[in-house]
Amino acid sequence: MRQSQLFTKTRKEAPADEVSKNAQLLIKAGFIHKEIAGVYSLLPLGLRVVNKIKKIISTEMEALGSVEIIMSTLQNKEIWEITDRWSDEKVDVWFKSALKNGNEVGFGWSHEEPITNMMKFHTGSYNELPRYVHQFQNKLRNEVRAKSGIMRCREFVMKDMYSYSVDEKQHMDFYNKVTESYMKVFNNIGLGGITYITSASGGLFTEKFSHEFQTLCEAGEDNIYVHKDGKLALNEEIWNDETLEKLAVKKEDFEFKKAAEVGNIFTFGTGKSEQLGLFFNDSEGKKRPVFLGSYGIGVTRLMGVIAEVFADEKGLSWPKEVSPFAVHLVRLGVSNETLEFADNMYNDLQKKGVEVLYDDRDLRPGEKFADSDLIGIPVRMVVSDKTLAVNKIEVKFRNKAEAELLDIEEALKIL
RNA sequence: CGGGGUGUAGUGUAACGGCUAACAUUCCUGUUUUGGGAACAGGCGACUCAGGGUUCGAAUCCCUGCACCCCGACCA
Repeated sequence: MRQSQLFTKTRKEAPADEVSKNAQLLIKAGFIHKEIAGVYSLLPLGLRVVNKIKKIISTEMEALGSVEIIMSTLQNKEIWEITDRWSDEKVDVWFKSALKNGNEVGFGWSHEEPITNMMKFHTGSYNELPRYVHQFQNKLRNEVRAKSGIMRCREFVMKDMYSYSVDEKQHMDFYNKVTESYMKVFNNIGLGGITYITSASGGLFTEKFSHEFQTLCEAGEDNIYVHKDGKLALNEEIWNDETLEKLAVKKEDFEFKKAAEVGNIFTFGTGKSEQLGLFFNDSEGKKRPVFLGSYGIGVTRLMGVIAEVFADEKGLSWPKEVSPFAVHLVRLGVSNETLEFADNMYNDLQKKGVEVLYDDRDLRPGEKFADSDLIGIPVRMVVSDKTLAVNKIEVKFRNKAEAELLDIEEALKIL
């Protein structure tokens, strides 16, 4: 993409009404636009990051045998009444509205009920199980207080997957596989090493237990205790002697950390199936309830966490896996030769399928460098009268201080 | 939902109850510039969140509402 076509503008100053680092930077760099408190639009750069994250997640979900769908945002009240989760006393994040005829509808804050209800029409036999489905959806939650920029929003993108198994054993096999897949996802997203699988208490309606995936992050809302072996972490909410005893671990081997919950997985059991009537016939023709699991990843929250974790005083710094572009091609100087060279390079890169943001704007170098640092694409390549004179390209990595002059061939090899 | 704070050009800030609401930046014009947010000159852009009140006079004081931020509670 030519930067001259990018309608978003970078700002020198952070908006006064944002305190969180992630929102300040993402707004300054033109990745998101705030609509109302806790509601942000995704601008071209932000959308590209979100799409990168989605792609990485999709790949792993598909490897698990899950298929993608999109459930509706407007939801049927009756389904939620069956499981007693329609009332505002039971679920306090509902956005609700009404049809012209007066019938109430809900805006999806979760899709557990509708998707499980939908599965009734497609599941009848043990031969048809297990089934795994996932979606990327805008979830709407009427949070009493949105906070921390895009970390705690009223509207946000979430990947949610649901598993439908014949029994607990089949479920647990999958649950464990998801755990591995999730770790792979966070590794592939660039958050490996600082993301822990964390034991936490089940939610109000879970029969069994849950695991959270927590990324160390000062802006996070969760407090966790990380074991020194790095493999075990406990959420503060279950941090007590009983838990430690059960796990046979010592208190002093843990370290307290602030973290952001980027994913969670739940074992639901058969309760919801029984309520909603999701049954199957087993090999003996007996009717049995389907065993459920639910698996979420906060997609837009991940963007916020990544922004927070890797940013420096100059701006954002994306891991290459989720960067909006692979390379930022910056043209300096005004000579026709340089212009032609940069244009050609841009076209070549595009032809090769390299995702390139081409700063073809006629601005002074300082401004271009500042923008480049702020946007945070991991590789910057500068083409100027100076580099052209020695037939080289200047390459600078966003997370390194020094730039280097490389032959054109060498530079292209990096990509 | 309890508590606190803030609302002034697109953005960031200023202005004692008193002149045409100022400065910087963005944006537009021109000239000169071109390796770390350039210089000069000129210009556009604000009924000071909304409504009411006090006052000779309100961005400024008071009331109500709304919006936004923060702390707490909540958080599948």
